[in-house]
This record gives sequence, C-alpha cells and structure tokens, in this order.
Amino acid sequence: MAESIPGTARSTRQRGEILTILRETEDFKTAQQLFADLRQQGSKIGLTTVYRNLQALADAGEADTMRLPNGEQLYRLCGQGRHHHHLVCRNCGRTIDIEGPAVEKWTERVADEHGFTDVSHTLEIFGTCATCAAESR
Amino acid sequence: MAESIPGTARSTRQRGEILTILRETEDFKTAQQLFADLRQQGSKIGLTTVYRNLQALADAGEADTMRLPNGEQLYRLCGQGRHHHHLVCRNCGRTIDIEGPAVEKWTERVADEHGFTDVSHTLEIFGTCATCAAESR
DNA sequence: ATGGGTGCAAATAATTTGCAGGTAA
DNA sequence: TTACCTGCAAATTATTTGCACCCAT
Repeated sequence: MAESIPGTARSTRQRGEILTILRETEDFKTAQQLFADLRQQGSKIGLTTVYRNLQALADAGEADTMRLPNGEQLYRLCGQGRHHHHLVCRNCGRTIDIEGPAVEKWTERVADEHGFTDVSHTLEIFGTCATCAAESR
Repeated sequence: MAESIPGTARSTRQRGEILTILRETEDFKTAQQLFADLRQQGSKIGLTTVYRNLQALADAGEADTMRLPNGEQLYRLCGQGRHHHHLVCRNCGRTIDIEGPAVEKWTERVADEHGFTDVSHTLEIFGTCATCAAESR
C-alpha cells in the first residue's frame, strides 16, 4: 500500500513514514534527525530501518546525499533532476539547489588535463541564510 | 628542538615525527594511516597524539583537510598558498592541487544571489589517475 | 507459505576525553 | 619546577551487522 523504493520488493508502514517525512521538506536531514522526527510524532520505527531505507533510497538514486563538514551524512529526496549542487544554511539547514554547467565542464577539463579518468566531484556551498542572519541580530 | 606548531608551546619528538612524515608526501593521509606509518618505522607514538597534533595543525592553518566520500578525514601540510581545491586519485590517493578563480567567484555570486552570507565551500574532484588506470589494465 | 523487512542488541570504526605520569623549557 | 604533552584506556558518535521474528504479497 505504501509506496516503494526501486530495488526493494515490498511497501511497508515504516517505509511510508520515512517517505512522508522526507517529502515534507526540501532540506537535508541526517538519519538521526529523521529518526528523532519519526519517534517524536509517535512512530515506533527503529533506527536501523531508517538507515537501511535511506541507504536504499540513495542506492536507487531517489535520494541525494552529502556530508556536513563534520562528517555526518545528509539525505534528501531528490527532484530526479540532473546533477546539481547545494547551497546549505549552516545554521538552519535550509537547502537550495544550484546548477553550474560551467563548473561541471571545468572539473571535467581539469581532471582530463591531468590524465584522470572516471571522474566525479563534490561541491557544496555553505553560508548563513538571510533569515538566520536576521535572527542572530 | 623539533619544530613547533603555531598555537602550541613545545616541540616534542612525536610532533617532529609527525611533521617529518607529512613532509615526505604531497598527498593526503588519514590520522590512522599516519599512525600506521609511524609505528611501522618504529615510532612509539600514540594514536591520540596523532589526532591531537593533526587537529592542532589544522587549527593553525598549517594543514589542509578534506573528507573522503566515505567520511574519513584527510590531512596534509598545506603549501601555505591561497585557497585551492584537489584532484584526488580514488585509488592511490595521489593529490593534485587545483585552483579555479572562476569557481570561487561563482560560488560567491550564487550564495549572494540567494541572500547567504558568511560563505564557504568545498569542492573536490575524484578520479582514477593515469598510473592506476594503466595498472588495472 | 515465505522471503523480504524490521528491530533489538551487539559489533565496528573513527575520533575524543579523562587522567596519571613524562618532559621541554 | 611547572604546566604542556603524551599515551593508555575508556567513552562517544555515527553507522553497520547478526539474528530471530513478523508481515506484505
């Protein structure tokens, strides 16, 4: 009944709960955060399940992931769009998708110039969003 | 006698050993790797000390740090140059410094357009270097 | 019925911290 | 001498895995 994740066979209550929460926001969340949110709203889901489903979503390409400077991993349903990067508020976590065709080409070219193949890259921009900046004043 | 790290008061044997190893390569190393290298060459240094000194180096701006896609933190003495990024071989860890003034400006502009302040960013390019590509053939 | 899913508890792994003893200055 | 440093052991934190049980199909 609940929706499914490509690569998985069944639809379960917990899977639905996870997807529901993820759809409620545009922003990234850590597995721990998501777990806390679910518990708070009364779900009896297990942390393990959260991790496993988030991993499944990422593997299926349904979720976007990135890492905080401190190393924690963040997940977010992705707009199934093309490759893009993020502008993340260091304070509230608000996330804005960014596209930079020029940067993509640049990384390709640079890697190529040095004889590197099978290239990929990570690019994230961190800052304080206008709202948070106003609050801290 | 051994050299010092800004922000610290003394020069110790272990500190010198760490700096020596770090100077032997252009590439990034994890704390664990560095620790293993030191032990292998007979040093009796403690893992804790390695972590503490690497952190001190990073705090002092003497070391550059970045994270592997898997989350492990890497350290390397930095050429005290200006801000730059890295092209890292996914296989052997060889690292090449990259500079991209255009990208720097682009991130600034993008963040600014969205009202973000206090901006910083991370950008790393991963790939397989020519040597490793040849070996795996 | 049955194999994919789940959850608890235990296992990993990287990194940090408490604390007693060592040592550079 | 003195307090900065070190190292061991224990504690933390994020995440993964073993395994018995459960439920969507």
